[in-house]
Amino acid sequence: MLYQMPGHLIRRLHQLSTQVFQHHLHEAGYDITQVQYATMQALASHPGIEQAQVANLIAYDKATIGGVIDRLEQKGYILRVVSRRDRRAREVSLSPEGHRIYELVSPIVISLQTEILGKLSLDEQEQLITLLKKAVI
Amino acid sequence: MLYQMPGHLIRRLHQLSTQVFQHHLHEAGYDITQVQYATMQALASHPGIEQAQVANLIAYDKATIGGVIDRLEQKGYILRVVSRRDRRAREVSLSPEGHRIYELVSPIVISLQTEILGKLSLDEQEQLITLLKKAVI
DNA sequence: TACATATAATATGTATACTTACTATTTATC
DNA sequence: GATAAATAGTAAGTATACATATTATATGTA
Repeated sequence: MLYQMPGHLIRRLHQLSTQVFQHHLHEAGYDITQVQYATMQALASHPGIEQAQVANLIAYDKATIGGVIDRLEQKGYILRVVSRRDRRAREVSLSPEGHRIYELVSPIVISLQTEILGKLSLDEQEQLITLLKKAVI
Repeated sequence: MLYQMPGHLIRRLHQLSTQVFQHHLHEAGYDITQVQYATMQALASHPGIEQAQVANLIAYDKATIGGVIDRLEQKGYILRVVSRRDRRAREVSLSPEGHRIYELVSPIVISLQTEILGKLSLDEQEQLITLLKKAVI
C-alpha cells in the first residue's frame, strides 16, 4: 500500500534523480549538486540578484540557499557583495570561473535528464513532465 | 529551461509532498516524518525484521535508516533487540504504543495523498501514479 | 523625528540522505 | 580449527531542507 502512495513514489524518484545527477557529474570530474546547479542557473540568467530572490526563483527556503551559496562561494564560483541599495541584502553573481564551470556542466546536466526517466518511453516521459509541471505550479 | 527539467520538477514535487505531510500530521498533533511513517509501515507488515531489510523495503541507505530508527526508538515507538540468530543484526518491531500511533496516523496519511496532487484531476493523478511506479521500478 | 513594523540575512537546532571508514560477527575456504 | 571474505550496524563528515530566533537595516506612521 505504501507503494501506491504518491508521497512514497515521489521520494523514490527524487532519490533516483539525485543519484543519476551525482553519478554523471562526479564521473565528469565535477563536484556540484543539483541544488548548486539550480542556483548557478538562476545566477546565469539573473546576474546580481539578491539571495532572497534566488530562493524565490528556485523555490527554496532562504536558510537553505544561504548554505548553498556559502559553499559555492568557497569553491570560488560565486561573488557575493553587500547591496548599495539595501545594506541588508547581498547581491550574488557567478564569478568568471563559476560561469566557465556552468557552461561546461550544463550540457551534461541537460543530457542526463532523460536517464532519470529511463524506465519510461519518450512519450511517457513527455506525459510525466507535463503532469509534474501542472502539479507544482 | 530549469523548469523543463524532470530533476527540478521532481525536487519541487517532493518538497511539496513533504510540506503537505508535515502540515497535516503536525495539525493532528503528531511529530512523525514521512520516512518515519514509511519505517513504521514496514514494521507493521514485517514485525521483527532486521534493520538492513527495513532499508531494502523502503529503498533507503542503511546509515539513514539507522538514524531514523534511533529517533523512533527515542520516541518509544520501536523496540530494537539484538538478534539471537545473528548477533550483528538488530531485530526491530513496533512497540504497543508505536502500533497504536501507527493505527491513528495511517488514515491521515492515506487521506493527505490526494492533496499532494491537488492541482491535478483525479484522472491525471491516476496517470501520474502509474508513471511514477513505472519510473522507479 | 520617534517608533512600530517589515524585511534580508544569519544562527541554531532537528531530520534526512549518502559516502567512506570502522567494529563486531558470521560464513566460506583451506 | 584457522583465517580470509562478507555482512550488519555504527561513526564521522558533507549537503540539503526547514522552523524559529536574532541581528541589522529599511519603511511606514503618528
